[in-house]
Amino acid sequence: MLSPMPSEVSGPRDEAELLARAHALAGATLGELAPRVGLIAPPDLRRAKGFVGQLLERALGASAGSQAQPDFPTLGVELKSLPVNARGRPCESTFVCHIPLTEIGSVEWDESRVWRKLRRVLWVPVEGERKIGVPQRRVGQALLWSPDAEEEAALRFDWEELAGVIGCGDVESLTGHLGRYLQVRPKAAHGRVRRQGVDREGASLAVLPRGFYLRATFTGRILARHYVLPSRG
DNA sequence: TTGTGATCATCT
DNA sequence: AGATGATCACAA
Repeated sequence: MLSPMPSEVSGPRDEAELLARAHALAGATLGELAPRVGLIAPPDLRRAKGFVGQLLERALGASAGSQAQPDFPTLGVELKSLPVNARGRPCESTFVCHIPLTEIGSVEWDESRVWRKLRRVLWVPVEGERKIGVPQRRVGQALLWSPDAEEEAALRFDWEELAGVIGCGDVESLTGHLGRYLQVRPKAAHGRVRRQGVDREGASLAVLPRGFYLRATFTGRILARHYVLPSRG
């Protein structure tokens, strides 16, 4: 028999195994992990923005590909890497999913893409400051998380407001300013990309694709609640 | 082409 | 400095 390729890792059977695998990565650098899964750590992320996420997917045995499903379909768990600074605070917002512009007005929160993705997430903090070379960046302790009642209510409130604006045909008036924890921002290869949307009269029109993102204030609160983080000063 | 993985780069 | 809008790579 052929031995498995280094990049092939069978998926975890349950949450406990997934969490154990994730904890085993804590403290390792990206430069150490990359060759284990058949990757090479780039000098910077300008041309490899998804590198850290891809590396963790492989290292943890997530299903490859770009399907609109959780990374661990049988477990219903979504994997998210989270770039953090020296104080353990997120450096960036977190992309959640594309927005189905022509449908979202008729979707309920409970069946929304946002809720399906965020109901169970494995957060993996990774050093994200640009002054640290990518190969030298270390993986932190993973957190298997579900939103508590307060967090879910807040996300649902934002989602319903944002989905409502889109459903009314006002997607082009939306900016990243709206939404306390969840926001809508462009999500495209470049600014000339267009996809089908709906205007205020219900007619079809071509608009810049959008995605839902979690603000860093939200993910920062999650980390702060579950970890002891260094304080400033 | 669309959705996945995100960070970059600029403006306030 | 922090946040918004713009952008990059890859898979199916």
